[in-house]
Amino acid sequence: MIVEYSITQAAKKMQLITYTLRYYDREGLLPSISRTKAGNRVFTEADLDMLSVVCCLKNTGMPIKEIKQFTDWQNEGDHTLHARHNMLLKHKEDVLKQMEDLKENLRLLDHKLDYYHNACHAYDAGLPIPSCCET
Amino acid sequence: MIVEYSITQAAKKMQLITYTLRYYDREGLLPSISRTKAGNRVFTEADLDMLSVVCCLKNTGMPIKEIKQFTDWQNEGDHTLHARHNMLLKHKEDVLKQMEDLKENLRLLDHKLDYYHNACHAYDAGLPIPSCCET
DNA sequence: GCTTGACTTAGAGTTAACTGTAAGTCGTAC
DNA sequence: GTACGACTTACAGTTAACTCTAAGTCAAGC
Repeated sequence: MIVEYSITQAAKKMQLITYTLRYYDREGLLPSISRTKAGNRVFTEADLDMLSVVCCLKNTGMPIKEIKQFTDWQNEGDHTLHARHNMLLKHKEDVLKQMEDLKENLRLLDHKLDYYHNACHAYDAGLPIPSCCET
Repeated sequence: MIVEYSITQAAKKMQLITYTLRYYDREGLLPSISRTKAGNRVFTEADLDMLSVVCCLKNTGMPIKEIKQFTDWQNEGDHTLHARHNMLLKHKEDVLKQMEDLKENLRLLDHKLDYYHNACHAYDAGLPIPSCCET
C-alpha cells in the first residue's frame, strides 16, 4: 500500500506551510516530487523521509544552498555516497559545536539568573542592590 | 584603575565588527555608552559585561527587539528587577527547548550517518546499496 | 598647517529565508 | 454546466540582522 500526500497534507505533517514547500521545491531541495495529471505535487513516504532530512539540516543551521548540494548529490546517484556521508559528518561536528555554544550561553544565563535572584530578594527586603559587575 | 575601550577594541573583544556595535547602539541595546569630547564612544568594563549579556541573548535566538526591552528595563532602574528576572527565566526555558531540539536532530543525523556508513561500505564492495527508507 | 587614521552620522544596500498576491487550471458536487 | 475548493505559476513584498558607503570631524605627528 502506497501512501501519498497532497502539498497541504505534506506541509501539515512537516509543520510547514505550503508556501515554504513550494519554495523548497523551487530551490531544488525536493528532487523527485511527482505530479498528478493536473500538475499537482504528490508526496510519497520516501519524499517525506527526504524532507525530514532537509528539515533536520535546516533546523540545525545549514543554509539552503548547502542542502541543495546534498539533494543534488542524491540525484546524481551512488557515486556521490561518500560525498554525502562526508557532508553529514562535517555537519555533525557543526551541530556538536552548537551544543557546546548553547551550553556555554546557558552557563552565563544561569550566572545572571543567580544575580537577579539575589538582587530581587534584596530589592524586596529594602536592602541595597548588589552591583552586577561584582558577581 | 578604570579600563576603557574604543569601539574597535570593544568589537575585537566581543568578536564583532564596529558596524554591528554601532547598529546595536542605534537600536538601543547598549544604553549608557559615554563619549569622549570628540564624540567617540567609550566602552567600560561594565559596558562590556552588559554587552556580553546582549550577545548571549542574541546567540541564543532572542530577537533584537526583545533584547531592547531588557536594556530599557535596565535603564528604568531597580523597580524592573523582577521583570528582567522573569524575562531571563522564560528565555532559559527557551534555550533548554533548543537543546532538546538540537539533541533530537542529532539523533536523526546519527541515524542517517549510520545508513551512509553502511551504504558506503556496500558501494565500495560492489554490493547492492540498501534503500534509505528501510533503515 | 597639513596629512593621516580613527572615529562620527545618515541613510542606502544586502542577504537569507520565507511569505503573500494575482491570475489561472482542474476535478468533483450539485 | 457551473460553482467551489485545492491546486498551479510567476513574481513581488517582507523581515531581521546586519553591512556598507559617503561625507564629515577631530587629535596627533611631521
